[in-house]
Amino acid sequence: MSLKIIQNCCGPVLVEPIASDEAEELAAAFKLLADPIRLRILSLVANSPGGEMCGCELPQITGRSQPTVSHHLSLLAEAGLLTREQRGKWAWFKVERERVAVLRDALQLS
Amino acid sequence: MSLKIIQNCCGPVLVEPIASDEAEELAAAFKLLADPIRLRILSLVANSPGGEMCGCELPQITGRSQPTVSHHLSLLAEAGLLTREQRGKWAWFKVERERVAVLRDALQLS
DNA sequence: CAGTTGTATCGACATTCGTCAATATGTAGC
DNA sequence: GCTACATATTGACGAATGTCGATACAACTG
Repeated sequence: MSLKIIQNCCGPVLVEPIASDEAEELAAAFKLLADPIRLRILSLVANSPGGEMCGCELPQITGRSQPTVSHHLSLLAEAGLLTREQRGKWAWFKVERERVAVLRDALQLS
Repeated sequence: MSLKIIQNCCGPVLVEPIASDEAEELAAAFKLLADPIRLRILSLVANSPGGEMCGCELPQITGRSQPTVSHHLSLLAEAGLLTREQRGKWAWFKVERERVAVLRDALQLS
């Protein structure tokens, strides 16, 4: 799964024809949403009090090992869907809603 | 990649917490958008005159073999993102925009 | 300092995915 | 029937992905 920050690169797919390289970028972005654990992480963080969540809670909630959770968090943060803030030994995450909106807008209808 | 019709199953992920089984369904749906060829197919079909396209054009346009294109078309049709209509020996496809809207709405912000 | 705890990285593994060549199926016209 | 062409299916392959155990790093505490 490769990374790259999600930019405001792609118009609405169903309204204008998408170019090959734009399709590559968009597909890589949707690939991040194509995993149930990553979707749950996004949802859990977005719905946490203050809109942020400590990474330390996620292994237990998701039922995945700490390395697995760390891996998913890294992917989401690399893509800019999450922001990461270190507080002491804890890492806190927020959802970067504008980035999610880029993907939503790509699915806009005519 | 498993199939299943995309239903109106999942609320806005960033507004309400998503359950584990809902996350599985949504992730499977986004997996369909996580491939550049499938994204281009959706875009090409949606932007064709009359909103429909003959499958016979797609191997040349996408640069993939006929079996590969057929495979992707089957996945998109199984999920209900495309509808297929047989006309003589040609298969014509349309984008089922309501189904795409389900995915778009899942990314709705607060 | 040592000990504890949260996080990141590494290595390995099974599974899934996209792809094509070969082949089969279907549909039309002769 | 036979031929031609569009499409579907099969089988196989390499590559990518999600996962965890082991380990290393980082930040606080005593």
